[in-house]
Amino acid sequence: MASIKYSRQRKAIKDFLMTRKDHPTAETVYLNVRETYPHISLGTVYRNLTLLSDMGEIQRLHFKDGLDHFDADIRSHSHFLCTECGSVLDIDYQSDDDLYLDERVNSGFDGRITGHITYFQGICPECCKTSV
Amino acid sequence: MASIKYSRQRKAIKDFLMTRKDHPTAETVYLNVRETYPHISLGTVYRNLTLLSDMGEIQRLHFKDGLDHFDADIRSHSHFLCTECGSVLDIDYQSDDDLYLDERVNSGFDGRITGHITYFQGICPECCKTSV
DNA sequence: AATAAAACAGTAACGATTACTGATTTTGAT
DNA sequence: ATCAAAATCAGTAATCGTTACTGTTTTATT
Repeated sequence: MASIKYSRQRKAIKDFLMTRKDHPTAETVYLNVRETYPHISLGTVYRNLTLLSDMGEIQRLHFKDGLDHFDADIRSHSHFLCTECGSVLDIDYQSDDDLYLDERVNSGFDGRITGHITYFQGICPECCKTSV
Repeated sequence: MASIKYSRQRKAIKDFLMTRKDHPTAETVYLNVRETYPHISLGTVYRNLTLLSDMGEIQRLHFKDGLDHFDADIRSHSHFLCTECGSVLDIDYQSDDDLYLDERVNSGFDGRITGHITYFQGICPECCKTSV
């Protein structure tokens, strides 16, 4: 049996991610976990983020900023990127359109479609307020 | 007036992109344009790809491989990424779902949604054939 | 043709991520 | 609880895509 040893550091990384809804980058994870484990290495953060996402415990996301973002919420959901402040928000919309989108699109496609992800962009609620 | 001088190199880059439907990376553009302009610099390729996309003449895309891909087709359309071979294909599906998606999702969202892009993934037609 | 601005080639620098190394921690069995 | 093997760690060096810099060449205009 492949024995995966769950270190304190890995747990701290996962725990931190679960407290955040804004999909932090590896750098942000590092800076925050370091408050609990001052000696944690940036390499450890990267390795564990990769490990956790390979195991399916977290999601790795790619935004336009070119950085990898991480999300402890592994349910399928969409994301919104604010073009003003760069913040990322979850978009939870339930619709049949989305549920059956893969099948519908697959009917006109020779390959096999197994999933999709939709990225929205615009101005976030916060920025809408400030920029009157 | 901002006088933009259209160099042979920039034209070659745009022309090459227009012949391709598979959204090449900067590296691929470089290797191909170099066959016509053996002394072209990789920096020139990057600078012009950025310039062209800033001018709206081409599209810059971000895929899961972490690389930037470029597309001379600036119409709004979706993309498909093959998880097997990594190739990228266009997905042209016209539907009211997609047309009015922004408005529908915006109705349950405090900010302003100005657009979205959907990435599909799965097995491409080619890989479906070979991996019987 | 002469000129100034823009673009170039070549190279160095940058930043995010990954790989390496020897020390430490975790796990499961004694 | 103790111990050894395997996994993980901290720290650092290396990698790789991309951007910035510098001095030269091309472009468009007079």
